[in-house]
Amino acid sequence: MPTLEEIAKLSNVSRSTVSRVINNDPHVRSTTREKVMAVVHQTNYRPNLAARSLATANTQILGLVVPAGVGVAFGDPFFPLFVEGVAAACTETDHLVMLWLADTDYERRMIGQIVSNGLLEGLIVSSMYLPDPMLDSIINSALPFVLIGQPLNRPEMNYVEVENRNGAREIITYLLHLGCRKIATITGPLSSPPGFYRKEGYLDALRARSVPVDPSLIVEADFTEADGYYAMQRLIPYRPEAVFGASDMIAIGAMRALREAGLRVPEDIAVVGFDDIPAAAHTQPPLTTVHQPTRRMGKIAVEMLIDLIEHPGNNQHHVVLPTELIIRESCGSMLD
Amino acid sequence: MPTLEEIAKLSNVSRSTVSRVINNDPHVRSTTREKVMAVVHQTNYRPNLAARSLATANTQILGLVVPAGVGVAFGDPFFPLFVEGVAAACTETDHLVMLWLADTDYERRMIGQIVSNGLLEGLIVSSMYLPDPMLDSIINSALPFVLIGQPLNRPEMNYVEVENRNGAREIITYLLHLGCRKIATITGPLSSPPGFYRKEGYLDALRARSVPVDPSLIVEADFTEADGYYAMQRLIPYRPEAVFGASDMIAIGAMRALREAGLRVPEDIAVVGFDDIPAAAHTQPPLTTVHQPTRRMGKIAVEMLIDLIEHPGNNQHHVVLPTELIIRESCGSMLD
DNA sequence: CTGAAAGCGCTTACAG
DNA sequence: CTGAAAGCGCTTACAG
Repeated sequence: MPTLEEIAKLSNVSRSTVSRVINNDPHVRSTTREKVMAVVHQTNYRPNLAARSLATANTQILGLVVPAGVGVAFGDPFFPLFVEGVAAACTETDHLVMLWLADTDYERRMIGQIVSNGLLEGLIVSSMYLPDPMLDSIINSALPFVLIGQPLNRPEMNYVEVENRNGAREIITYLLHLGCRKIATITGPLSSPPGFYRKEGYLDALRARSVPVDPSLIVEADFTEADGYYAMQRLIPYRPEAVFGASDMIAIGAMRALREAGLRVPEDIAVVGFDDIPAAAHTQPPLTTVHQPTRRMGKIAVEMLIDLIEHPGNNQHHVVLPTELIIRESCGSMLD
Repeated sequence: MPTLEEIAKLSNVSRSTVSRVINNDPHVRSTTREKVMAVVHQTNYRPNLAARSLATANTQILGLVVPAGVGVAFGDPFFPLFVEGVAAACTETDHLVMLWLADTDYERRMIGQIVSNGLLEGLIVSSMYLPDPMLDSIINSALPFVLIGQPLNRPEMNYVEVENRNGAREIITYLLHLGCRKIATITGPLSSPPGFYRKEGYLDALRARSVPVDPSLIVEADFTEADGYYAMQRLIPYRPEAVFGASDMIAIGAMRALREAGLRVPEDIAVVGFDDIPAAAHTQPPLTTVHQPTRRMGKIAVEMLIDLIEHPGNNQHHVVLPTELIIRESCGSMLD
């Protein structure tokens, strides 16, 4: 690998001039620039990032911290889609991304790697299942960072989120519009932001139409197929006309319980979900759900972080991305 | 952020000594070591990685290049599992990982970022769908690298792979053992290593038992649900007793085609897959398949790469990981 | 066991 | 428009 010094020698100019050419400094005579660039190309010269970082205190490296196990969940492509968004935005903006999958086994060591890592200019952190000590270390590190998912008890952070509440409200309103009244919901963990806010959206919709809220139609679960299955079994005796799973995986589990109980979807009961994972289009019948722009969240997170790095004053960025109601066959249409 | 210099001043020793303490050089008096460590802890000192890299030409940073879209496929968790393996192994060995999702939109820019990135000590590259020019650039970069998936026409590379051929042979042998004779297969793309070798394993098993190979029972497809579906429709008229989908997604598509045709699995026809994605356990009936240790591939790739970096001579590493036959209900049991 | 000094490859005022 | 020089924060022979 040639160095600046060598390029300088080969092109009969100083290191300073080569540096200016490399960095597109306008104060270089164009003939000089061409002469240098010729050598640069011919030698396939690439500046050494470590040296540049040291000199400028500017690395263009962003860290990405995601809990391990996320997206490994059956059928849930959150992780790959989100990472795709982040990676594409970084490539586009000439940033580099360094990745950690937060794993409790390695928590301490990882925190050290992240926080002590002099190379990072900022951090994108998935807030779900993020251990609190880890978040605290990150806050203490004084690195700019943005959270994915609104943290429930720390409103002062910068985050990008999806319209959980509003998306849920919309899909329930749609069910009401179809004529359903007795609408059950299998919520996610109410300690998690999506669990909490999707339930709030459900309540919002019922209240807006003055439909009484029946606590026996609300059961809390994990965002898994298995939990959806068991929760639905508990719900069946109450004979709901429709059930809203707070995630597609929950809804898929619910459908399995209904199938086993001999109930038909959507004839006997409507089922809807949230997330719009690819599997949702392939259930029997295909699942009506709420689409969330996962890849876009990654892109926005990068943009927000870069802004934060470049303008350290601008805190409290909150971007909440809209969802989209995806109507398929699992909710039937009681209108016709 | 304090620097070495400051720690030296605060502990009344030279920079050299602080550096030795930080790097666990044994030639330091223990009282000196303790004195310095006290200051290090108290100031929360972290060495600047860029400076260290520049001085040592050693960064402990590994690059990971995966095609975009991989693992975003419905239900296929290859990407998250594999990345988990890589990330965990890196945290464990105190390496850092820099990620790129190869995307043809950004190919040129990305190659530059990767190859010119003076920080990287080596590269893990998923060979599937990797554009050839990208691979060539990587080879030219002279960076040590390991491929995930055996490249079809470049046997001289270092790679970690799964026993595609043997896994396929085993599952077909099992079907033969159950009494099936007329076994069809929906292969993956034969230009891809898994497509090619899984078909070879199918042929191996038939030949080993002297079962004639019937070309009309072999159809090529993409590794997708949709392709499995259409391929199965073409196969149905030949009335196979069993069908081997070269991926679980293919098998799932095949099952859908059979269901629509009114054929029962496994009573009328056995169906088996390959990969053991989480969805395979949830199909109706659950799918017999071949498990591949995806997470472990990530771990092994890291170990191989580190070895390559530390011992530049050792080339032509080939690790082929064993698969495991997972017997579920989709192949029935014609023995009882 | 410890320190002074050179060096890693870049950038950037400062002069001219 | 260009160059000489200092400096970024570390490591590592070389002396002692």
